[in-house]
Amino acid sequence: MSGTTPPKIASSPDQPSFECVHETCGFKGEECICRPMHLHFDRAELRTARTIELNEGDQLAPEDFPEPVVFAVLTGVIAVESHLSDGRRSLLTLRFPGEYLDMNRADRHASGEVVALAPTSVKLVPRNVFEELLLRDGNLRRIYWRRATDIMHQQFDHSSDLGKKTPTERMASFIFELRNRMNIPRFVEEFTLPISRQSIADYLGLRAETVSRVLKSLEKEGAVKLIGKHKIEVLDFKGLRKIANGARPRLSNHR
Amino acid sequence: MSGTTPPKIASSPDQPSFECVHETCGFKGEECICRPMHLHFDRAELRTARTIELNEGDQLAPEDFPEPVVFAVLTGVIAVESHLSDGRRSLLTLRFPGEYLDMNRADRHASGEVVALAPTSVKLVPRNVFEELLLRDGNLRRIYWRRATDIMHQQFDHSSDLGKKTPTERMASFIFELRNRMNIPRFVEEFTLPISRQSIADYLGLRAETVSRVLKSLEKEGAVKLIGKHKIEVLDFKGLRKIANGARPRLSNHR
DNA sequence: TTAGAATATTGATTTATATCAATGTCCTTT
DNA sequence: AAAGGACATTGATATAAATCAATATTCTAA
Repeated sequence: MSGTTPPKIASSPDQPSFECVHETCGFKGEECICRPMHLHFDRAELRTARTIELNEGDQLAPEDFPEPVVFAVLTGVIAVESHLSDGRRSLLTLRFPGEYLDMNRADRHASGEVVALAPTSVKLVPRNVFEELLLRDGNLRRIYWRRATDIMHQQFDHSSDLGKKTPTERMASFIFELRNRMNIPRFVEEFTLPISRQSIADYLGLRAETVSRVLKSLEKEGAVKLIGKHKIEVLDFKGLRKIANGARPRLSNHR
Repeated sequence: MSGTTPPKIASSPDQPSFECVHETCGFKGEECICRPMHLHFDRAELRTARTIELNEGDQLAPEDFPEPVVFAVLTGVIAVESHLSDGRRSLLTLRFPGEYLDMNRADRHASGEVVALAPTSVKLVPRNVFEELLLRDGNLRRIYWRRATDIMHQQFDHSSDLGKKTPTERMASFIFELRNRMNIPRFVEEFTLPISRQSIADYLGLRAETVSRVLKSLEKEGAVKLIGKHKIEVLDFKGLRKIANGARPRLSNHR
């Protein structure tokens, strides 16, 4: 009882604190589909898991995954980035905390590099170790398979954004995508834009200038409010949703 | 020995004829990663599999998959199609013979409808039945998991096409994508464009007119030769590859 | 074989966004 | 607190692809 540092009461390692923000999941704790993937990595069978810290802009070194791996993002943001021969950059997919990413070995069959878009820590497990575990753990298997198809559908949605949506519609979609994937509860209007304008542009197939203009135009029509450069507040959910689903407002040059 | 109908010598049902066109797979027959997925469906455990025939333009009825399913494409072409509120159409992903598609139940979480872009037959298995089988068959599991990550990488590549490539570059990429996925051997220059200009456009995020013009421009520079409307021959693989990887030839209005 | 419809091509014009350029704001570091 | 650099915004202009419109080709069915 003496001394200045109180004893740290670690939450039970087998049951790290996690509360799902949804009401429709139907499962709790370890069985919830929403449980951050890295918590599933905290178990004896995966003791070989490595944690890697990255600064903004760092790319994961090929020697970090000479074999296929599964990443879990603990904090920050991860992207798969590709460059065309003349330097054009695309962000092919994003991963936020609690999400995972399957990657083949860095030197083969890879469509891009894994980079951090913010200070980030990831936990990394060889795929064959993870697959072994999946075979033995039916709960984890159910979660992983369900999330795998969800991710694919997410990718489909993103293709729809890129293929046929106007810049404004893409931005509106992206705001909802961010809120969903970062688990912002519906009643919380304000949240953080976790990546730069340039990265948003490279993810949405636009130029940074266009992202600026589109955000401003959404603000003008009262759909959102920009707070500094990294915070945004959704003022009109319904309106923004309509735009995201294709209410075709294009940018206009005259006034 | 009498009678007019000779006994049919069915090829062994466990070992339907299939020869991989690649030389680097390292596995043969049932173990080859390239083995058409529907052949894996021909086994006792999957006797509940349904085969469905679709005409061009048909969409798979929701009652065909009230529960999550895995499709295998036998012949034809399948797409996941989405429409924005004002009618803009996107083809989010394509599936060719031998490929499979995971879909959640038609009425939930789905980003689009499953439609046939040509006369098509698919074989369909409930996901839980398929997953059961995966648990028991290590070979199929290896193949399925590997193909799942390949498909994801394919989706990534497609995002790169849509996000940052010019129409000409997209078309060049698409030609290679087609050839790979339809298993056209490298020494075969001519092959069939299995879907309409409009569908190509909706897959590549372009207009049908643009697809026409881009094809013509590729023909002019000698990269390909169009034979009728549904055949195309690749004359300059290296040049076309360079374009696909970002050698930025844009369409030009003058001349 | 021809008629008609569907699909594809070609042409003219418009326009949304890229591009180029300058300015402004924020954030870090000293 | 000020300086410097990175990031973001704003403005002016050019242009590639969309759009609109017409024609041509291919396919289907009578």
